[in-house]
Amino acid sequence: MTTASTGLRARRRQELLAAIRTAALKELRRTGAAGLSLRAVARDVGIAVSALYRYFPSRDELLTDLIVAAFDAHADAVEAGGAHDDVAEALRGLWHAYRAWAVAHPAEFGLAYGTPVPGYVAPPEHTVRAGTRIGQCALALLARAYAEGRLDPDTLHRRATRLSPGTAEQLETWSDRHGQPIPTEVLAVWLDLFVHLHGLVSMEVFGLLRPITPNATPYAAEVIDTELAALITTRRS
Amino acid sequence: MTTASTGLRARRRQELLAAIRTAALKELRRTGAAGLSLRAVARDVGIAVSALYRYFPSRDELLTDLIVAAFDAHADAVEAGGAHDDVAEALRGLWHAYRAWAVAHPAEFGLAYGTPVPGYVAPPEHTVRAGTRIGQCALALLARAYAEGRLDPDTLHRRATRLSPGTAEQLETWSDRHGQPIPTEVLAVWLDLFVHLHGLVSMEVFGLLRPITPNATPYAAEVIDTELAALITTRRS
DNA sequence: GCCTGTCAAGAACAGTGTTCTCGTTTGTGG
DNA sequence: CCACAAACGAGAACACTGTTCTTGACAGGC
Repeated sequence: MTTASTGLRARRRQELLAAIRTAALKELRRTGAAGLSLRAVARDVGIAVSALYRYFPSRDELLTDLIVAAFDAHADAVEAGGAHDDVAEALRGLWHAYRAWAVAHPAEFGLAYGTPVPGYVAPPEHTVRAGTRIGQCALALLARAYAEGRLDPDTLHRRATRLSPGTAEQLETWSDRHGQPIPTEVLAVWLDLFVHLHGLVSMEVFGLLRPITPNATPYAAEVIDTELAALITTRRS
Repeated sequence: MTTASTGLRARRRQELLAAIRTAALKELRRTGAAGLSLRAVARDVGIAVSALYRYFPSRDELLTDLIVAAFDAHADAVEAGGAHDDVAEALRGLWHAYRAWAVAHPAEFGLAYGTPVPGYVAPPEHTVRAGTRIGQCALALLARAYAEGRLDPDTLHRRATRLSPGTAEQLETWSDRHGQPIPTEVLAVWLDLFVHLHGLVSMEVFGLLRPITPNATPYAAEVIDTELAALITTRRS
């Protein structure tokens, strides 16, 4: 027998699956998640609607597939942007890549990070793995910066002062499950940074900044750099 | 003649319009914006689908109406929360009210601030007016705090240092159109605060914090208070 | 070689937004 | 007071959607 992965049947299947995914992505960009039509996807691929059901059991599963792909593409871009020897530069690159990918792929970003659908929560098997990649990458860099003694002690101390026991406990249980042991105030600072910068990016991509800042590029760059400059000493003493 | 606003016809119209709005809101909470069905709304109200079109020219216009209502309800709650003699307390109340309303009305919050629909942008006539109410309210409080000399000078100075000309220009044109004249660094600090806290709230409501912080309440309160404490002196000298 | 399981296509069903037409009801001017 | 006109709600119809079922055709293992 020809192996299952190289048989004529298997190859055609892979090709069609890829064609469906790209067509679905094109439709997503055009009409948004709510307007994504299986029939339009089938038309674009050149097959019947019912044939789609040999590849995805339902429209929701197709959307889940697109969500996972979006998370992974975003994480790939962010990890690539965070590849730098100097920790400060790595964090700068990471967050600029975070924003750049979101601005370049607004539909995918909105699908992954936007308004949740009441009835449907994407099954966590793949989504949380892909969704936490970015957080873990950023946390690893912050841990490295801490190990190198480059996190501003004042900021850490101020944050530790304001840390509530409820938050500390939840941060630690998450850290125990996903990462190396780190002082809780570093975790808190990490989450603060994440929330601020994700808020920045999502407001820009969702158009909430447009009435105030029609061109948000300089403001976004400024916020990222300011936030990191306040947290990390730019060169080691 | 009976006046147009008190006639039997006009009164019935107002009643039915209100019934439609509440039914649409109920449906929105149940199925989300994407799944909002005119037929379900009509069934709930007890009229035929086609009768809906005497009140809203299309489904999109109904959604726009809900968006405007959401913005206004949110702004009402926020303004009520920001009513306090002491500026620091007023800002605390404002932002806690901002979050509390969002957590209590996730569907409306998601509709107003969530993923935009590619094809459709809500017509700005009513939406921007309602959407900017909160920003103006927060800015007015910050201006008052500045006038009372209660904004931390170090924070302002640090922010002024990092202010890019592009951002400064856009902030000033917005300020010229919508508010009283204010130093640009105060505007920048205002926007920073807005972005950070809106990011916090939207991440919580959209479930993005759930993997890290299953119960985000203590963290959210902590971030709001920390952010404000760093910006405003708690009691006048 | 046949036989089984995989595959694509088409028809069909229930649901959707939207439009049109039809009597009925309400308000108003003569 | 009565007639005319506008507003109104109901129902049928159209094009579209996701999903399921049935019908043939074709690749792959014995």
